[in-house]
Amino acid sequence: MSIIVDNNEAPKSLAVALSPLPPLPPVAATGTRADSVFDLLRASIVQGELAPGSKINEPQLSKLYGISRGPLREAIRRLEGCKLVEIKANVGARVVELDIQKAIEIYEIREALEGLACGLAAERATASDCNQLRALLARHEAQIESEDGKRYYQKEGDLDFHYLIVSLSGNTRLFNLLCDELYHLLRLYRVQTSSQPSRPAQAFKEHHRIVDAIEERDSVLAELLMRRHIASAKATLLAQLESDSEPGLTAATPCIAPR
Amino acid sequence: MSIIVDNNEAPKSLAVALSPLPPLPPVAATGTRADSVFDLLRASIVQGELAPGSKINEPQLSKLYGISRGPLREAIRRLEGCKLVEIKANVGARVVELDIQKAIEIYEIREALEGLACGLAAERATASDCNQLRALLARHEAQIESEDGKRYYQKEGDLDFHYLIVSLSGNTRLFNLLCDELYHLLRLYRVQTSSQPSRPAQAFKEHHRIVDAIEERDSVLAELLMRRHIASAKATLLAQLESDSEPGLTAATPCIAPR
DNA sequence: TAGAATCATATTGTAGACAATATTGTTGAA
DNA sequence: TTCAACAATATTGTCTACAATATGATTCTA
Repeated sequence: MSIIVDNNEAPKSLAVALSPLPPLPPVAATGTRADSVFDLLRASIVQGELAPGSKINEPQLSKLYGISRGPLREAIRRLEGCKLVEIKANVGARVVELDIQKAIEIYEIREALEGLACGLAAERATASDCNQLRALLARHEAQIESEDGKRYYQKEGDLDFHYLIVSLSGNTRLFNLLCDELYHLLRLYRVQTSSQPSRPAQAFKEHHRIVDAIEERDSVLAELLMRRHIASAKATLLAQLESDSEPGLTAATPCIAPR
Repeated sequence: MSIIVDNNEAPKSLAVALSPLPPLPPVAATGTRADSVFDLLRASIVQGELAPGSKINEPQLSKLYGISRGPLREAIRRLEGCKLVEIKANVGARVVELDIQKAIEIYEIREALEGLACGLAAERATASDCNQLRALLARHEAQIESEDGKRYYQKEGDLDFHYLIVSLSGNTRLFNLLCDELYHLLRLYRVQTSSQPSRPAQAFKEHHRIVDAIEERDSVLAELLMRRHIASAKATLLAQLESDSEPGLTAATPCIAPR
């Protein structure tokens, strides 16, 4: 009841969801060159190798990857669909620029969609699914205690948790929307605001309460808790973005609020 | 506060939102051939000229549109991003097949996202925005009374109403997600279940209550009412799909309920 | 006759070359 | 010195041709 696969992308995303360590999948050895280059380019963007705002130079990249511009352009079109690049006619593609406004929009959407996913998961999760959730949380707890400084993995673990919940929703389209599009954008924000605090202890408590609600089949509560959880994450990210984006203004600076 | 434009697609979508009559936009005379053919292909699919499940034959279409396969393939990649076609490597693209399961998934997502949009609209809509909403409803009422049989336009009008609400949310990404992707898929369902009843009177009442909530800045109520409104539409569509998909079973047939 | 293997055909995937547009640098005049 | 017009360059958009794969028909064998 938990895992549904209907298109050729879902399997690799699901693999990511369940294996915590590799941050990005090596993925399909099969498939077309356009598909492979899409994966490589997406990884480059999400990991920050291709900086936000930087130009996508077709001749340069086609040489780098050893393919012609045809399949490369198809890959770029797919990236456009994921909102990772923006294409202007006769000018070309650029890696998407992240700003606070976009972060707000993304998190508003994420809150609604993951709230939905969590509510559905509460309606549909089996006992075995719940055990899987608990096991995942236990692994994270062990990780947090052992390597306290390594927040990065904890954060990847956090995404694992969300992957699993979304897959338990049973809604394949929702899974694809979140895991194939939105989460990659979130990774991009994480790279930009390097090594954020990520409030692991608080998040961990929230995760457990969410699983409680799912176990109790309380879909309304599960949705509510997940929405709050995302809202907290949003607040954390926004605080970080605002402090980063105004490096000249210290906290003591008396300034008129923007807008 | 209501209308935000940041990419090159938003303007035409917004134009559709505000001018009720043309069902699909003629769109960009400018732009690349790939963009133009994307619009044409999407229109063909959404209007049912390219039947669900039918094959996308590249040589054939490139002749039809008078372009080479390069830009055509880019257009097909964009359609894949909109979930209007499904591509298999070395096999090609097919127009997406609609079924009840997919309808359920889409409407679950739509309910969450339009609920979000409506709540945000309630927080952000100005008095002038509300007047616009009332004016739109008045036009629809006139249409319903004058040409009672022409449900099709009423239904397009219904989409107009939703377009406007979503644009009032102020969330550009949400607007694009709904108007550039989900609504086109909904049109496809409408074509499949030809001339559905569409309960215009009931929907009209619900629209007015939604606007009431927005005017009163009651975002919680606005979200709730919109979610219910979508849920009703979902139920109507599902009933239709189920009766269509089981032509051998009449209403009198005693059958075990699905699932 | 049924099934499997093989071959012919069609379609997709890719590469390379050319045309159209934008960008950059330079020159000239105010 | 600054701005505008122009030319040179680079990049994008497009087309044609070819290679690789899948599809379908045909033939051969049991």
